[in-house]
Amino acid sequence: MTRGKRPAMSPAETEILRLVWQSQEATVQQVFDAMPPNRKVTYVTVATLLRRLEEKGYLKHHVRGKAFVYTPAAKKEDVIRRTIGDLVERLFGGNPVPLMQHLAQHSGITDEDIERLKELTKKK
Amino acid sequence: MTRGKRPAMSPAETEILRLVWQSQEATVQQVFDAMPPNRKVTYVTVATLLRRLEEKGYLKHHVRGKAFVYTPAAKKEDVIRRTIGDLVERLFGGNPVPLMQHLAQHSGITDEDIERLKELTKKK
DNA sequence: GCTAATATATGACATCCGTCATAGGTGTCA
DNA sequence: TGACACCTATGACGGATGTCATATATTAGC
Repeated sequence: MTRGKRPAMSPAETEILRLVWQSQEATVQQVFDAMPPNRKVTYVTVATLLRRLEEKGYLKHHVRGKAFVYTPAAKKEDVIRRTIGDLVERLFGGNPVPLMQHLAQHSGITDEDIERLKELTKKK
Repeated sequence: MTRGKRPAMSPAETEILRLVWQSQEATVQQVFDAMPPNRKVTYVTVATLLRRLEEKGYLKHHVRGKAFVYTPAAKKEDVIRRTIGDLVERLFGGNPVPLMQHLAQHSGITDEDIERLKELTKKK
């Protein structure tokens, strides 16, 4: 299942895909409405991005009423793993530790967050 | 100093920039030699990427002998922050915690790594 | 059945990306 | 000083990206 070789998604596409994930499913209109207000794109642009995401295998759609309803066609987990893996590869040569360090220092990550993280690695 | 508005770097450029960072400074030849063996690009392609990185403000160069020596023109720290910030924005809507979780579960992050991370946030 | 409203499809366009062949400059050394 | 080896510059090319105007289809009421 869930294809192994999907063309990489572009930054703009990534943003759109996230919004679909967020709602489990969404029409063009819903994604358009969910866009951050500072992000100025037209309805048509959103529709194009959704269509391209479907062409690339990240989404599928069915028709409801007169609208397309888009739903994920790939495991979110897999897509995220690939995306982050690519970044770590290019930016840190494959070593994830510097990324962790960066997050620990520059993001609003709290001590409790990290404590919880420790649980996660334990479970693994 | 260190410009605030640099055009985003592409994936291929990111990879090259990392190699320059790694050596503090590097000629085209050195970067070319440092490329992973599985990555098949020509010397000329590497040169083009370095030139574009300079045009975008990430690198500068001076001449030594008959070769260009490229050095960073922007703070690595800033570039990394921006790159990761962009990714977190697009993929997680700005919340870094899911990224941490992902790393904790799917990368070779060890318990000790996380312990060390805790020190870091403390220091902060 | 028409029409207004609402959707998607088409396709266009300027840029950017990844990649390289080839032209042109320059230092080296016999 | 001339030929060679080694560099960078130029520019080209197909394909991806971001963005949208406009054309076309469908639906819901009147």
